[in-house]
Parts: sequence; C-alpha cells; structure tokens
Amino acid sequence: MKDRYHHGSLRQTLVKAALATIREDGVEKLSLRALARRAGVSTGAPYRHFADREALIAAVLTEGFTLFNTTLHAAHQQHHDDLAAGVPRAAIDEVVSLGVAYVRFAADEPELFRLMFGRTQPSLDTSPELATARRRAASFLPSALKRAQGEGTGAHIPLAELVELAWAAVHGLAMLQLDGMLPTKAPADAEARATRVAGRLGRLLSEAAG
Amino acid sequence: MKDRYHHGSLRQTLVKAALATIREDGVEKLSLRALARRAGVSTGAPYRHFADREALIAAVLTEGFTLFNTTLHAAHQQHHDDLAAGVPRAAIDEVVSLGVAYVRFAADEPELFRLMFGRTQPSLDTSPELATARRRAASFLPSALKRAQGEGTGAHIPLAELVELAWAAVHGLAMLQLDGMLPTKAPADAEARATRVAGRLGRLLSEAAG
DNA sequence: TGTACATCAGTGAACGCGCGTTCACTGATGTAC
DNA sequence: TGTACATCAGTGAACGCGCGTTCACTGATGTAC
Repeated sequence: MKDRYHHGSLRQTLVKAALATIREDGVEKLSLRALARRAGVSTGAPYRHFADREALIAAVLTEGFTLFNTTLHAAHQQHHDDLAAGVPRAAIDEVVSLGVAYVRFAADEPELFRLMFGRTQPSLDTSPELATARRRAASFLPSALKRAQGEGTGAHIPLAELVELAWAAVHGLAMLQLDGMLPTKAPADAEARATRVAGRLGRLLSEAAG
Repeated sequence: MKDRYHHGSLRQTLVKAALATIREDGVEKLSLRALARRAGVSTGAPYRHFADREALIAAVLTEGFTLFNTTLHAAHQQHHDDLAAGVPRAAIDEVVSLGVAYVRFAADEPELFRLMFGRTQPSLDTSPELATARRRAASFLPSALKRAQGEGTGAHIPLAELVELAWAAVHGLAMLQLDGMLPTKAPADAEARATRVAGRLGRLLSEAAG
C-alpha cells in the first residue's frame, strides 16, 4: 500500500489524517503539506482530491458532524422503547440524555467540536452534505423537546424558546468545560456535571409545568 | 508623533493596534510584523516591549477582560440602588441584566470574546493581571446569584449548581449566536433573545422556589 | 547652565522556516479493438 | 488473449509569500557632574 504509485484511497486517507492532526493540534495547525507527509505522499497529491485547504476542512467537518449525529442518535435510541411504550417522563429523560451526550462529545473531541462550532468560513457551507449533517445535528434537541412538551414538560413555553434555553445551557456547559473555565479534575467530573445541569434544567421545566 | 525616533507610547499603541486587528480579523491573523507596520514602526521595535507574540496576546487578553468587567460592572451598578433599598426581586433582575450584558458583549466583540474564552495557551496565564481580571469576570454571576438566593430564588439549589446552570446558559447563548447557529437577522434579535432566555431562566428559578 | 556619557528605544537587514499552490512530468490502470 | 492508447493519480521541483525572531547599529533622552 505504501509502495504503490497509485495510493488507491488517498482521499479517505487524507481525511483520516486530517482528523488525527486536528485532534492533536487543532485546525490552525492543519497544513496540506504536513498532511501529505503524514499520508506518505508527495506535496501535490492532495490537490488531486481537494481543490484547496478549505475543501479538505469541509470534508473533515462533514465527518465531524456525522460522528456527532451518531452519538446523538445513540442517545435518542436509548429511549426508543420507553417512548414507544409511553413511559411517563420518557421524553424529558431523553432530553437529558441528549444533553449529556452533547457535552460528552465535546469533551471527547475538543478540537473537532471547536472546529464544528467555531467561526465558520462562508466558503465551507457550499457542501450540501455538510449542510445536511449540520441540520440533522440541530434537529435532535428540538424534536425531543417537542415530545417532552407532549408529556406536559414546559408545555406553556413556546417550543422555540425551550430549544434556545436548553441548547444554550448544554452548549455553554460544553464550551466552558473545554475552555477550562469550570474546575474539572477528572473526565468523570465533566460527565457528572453534565448530568447534574441537564437534570436540573429538566426538573425546573417539569416543575414549572405542574 | 509619527516622525519622532522615540515613539513615546509604543507599547500602548501596539496593544491598541492589536485589539483593532483582532476585531477585524481574529487572533490567528495577528502578526507582530503587520502590527509594527500598522503602528508605523520597524519590524524589531515591538520586541522592545513584548518578549514575543504570546506576550502581546496576553496583554490584549488583559485589556479584553478589563473591558468585559467594565460592562458587567455597569450592569451590576444599574441595580445598586434597588438592591440597597431591598426592592423585591432586585437580585434576580440583576442576574438577568448580567446575562444580557454578557451576551451583548459577545455580540459586540465577537473576536475578542472568542479569544478570551477560546483555547488557552498555558503560557498566557503567567500574567498576574490577567489572572486577576479573569477571576473578577468570573465573580459577577456567583455573587449576584447568591443575592438572589437571599431573596428566595433558587434557594433550594446549591449555589455552585446555580452558577453552572446560569453561566452555561448565558455563555452558550453568546457562543451559539456568534457562530450563527441561531437565526439572527438584526443585532437587536440577539439582545431580545438574551433578554428572553435570561428572563425565562430567572422565572423558572423563582417559580421553583415558591 | 553646559557637557560627557550611559542608557535605552527604535532601525532595518538578515536568517531560517513552513506554508499554499502550480506545473511539466512519470508511471499505473483500464478500455477498445 | 494481446496490444495501443487514453486517462488519470501521484511526483517533486519551483514560485512567492509572510512570518517570528535576532542583531549590530543609530539616534534620542536624561542624568551626573
């Protein structure tokens, strides 16, 4: 594989290598030359597969949102049976799970998360796959919250407002932890805090409804 | 001033120019060479005042937190009289004002805010002024929330938990708006949303207390 | 008040670096006959 | 099945860039006498 003139799957290899580099050093450090080196390929090779650096980043971003969506979807699935069975408070529990999964993803993938939710070059949003993945990521919380309203939780608050509040809380927690603004000794602390905050918010919303 | 061999206040000029550059293009684009050019001074001159690029950034960061603290302090002051007079709900109103001021600052100073709350080089935290300014910034919300608890709002929730929740919500809102994740047509939208979310959170906490 | 001198701020050329991107090329692959 | 040829992936040298940082220097400033 290393010796062949034609690599065979360079595009994929480059995206993987880019992901690894970003995980290690962040996007700023990502360079096509270093990437080519890492992939064992010449300087010009990446340009066969990506128009420029931005295009490569867009591909990584898409990959990132796909991973994120997988995580959130797993959190959703966890509650699938309870939801189907109409177990009381199943939906608000789902919201909490989504929140915890969100924060956990940020903690597990700090650089990727920062890239995904950082300053967005407008040029990056030309890719339709990326737009789709982005939209899907933004859909989990609203639909779970809508279900929660069906259970009566926060039913008196407009859905859009509920989404703003919950998303902000979860996103802020993720960010503050990434930035070390909250005292976090162990990774377990992050998880515990996410559970605590999401749970608290869920309870506040439930109480207010009753 | 431009013609003199000795600039006279180059250090200050450089920090100002750095702030301006960051506002325009973000930290990544900040280069000492460009800065020297902007200040009308030779390439080597900045090194009279800053050991390296990092040191300059630390100075800008300190400036940034000072501005931030001024904003938050103003929001606090606005409620000073009501607090002193023991007006009911004065403290929770103060919390809401702080939240709105926080989000407004982020909207007004997107790049600076990103820098302040972004990935922190450990090397940046050697400056004691910066550490002080950081600590002060982190103190407004906790002390206002403590006063709110005195009024009964969220009194049954541990203060630390209250701080986590409120800070996360406010910080997340600021970040999501910066990143364009929330539909924001006008700057006024940002302000309105901040008021809405902070107000909602305040009400949830008050209701839960009653 | 005037002079010598130390101090220190700013100069500008230079070093070395890694980058993004291009381009004429080479070598492998697959397809038409 | 074998051959000619088009296609396309990867090569590696080259261009031009801006950067951080250093250093021997020059010119201004202030201080001691």
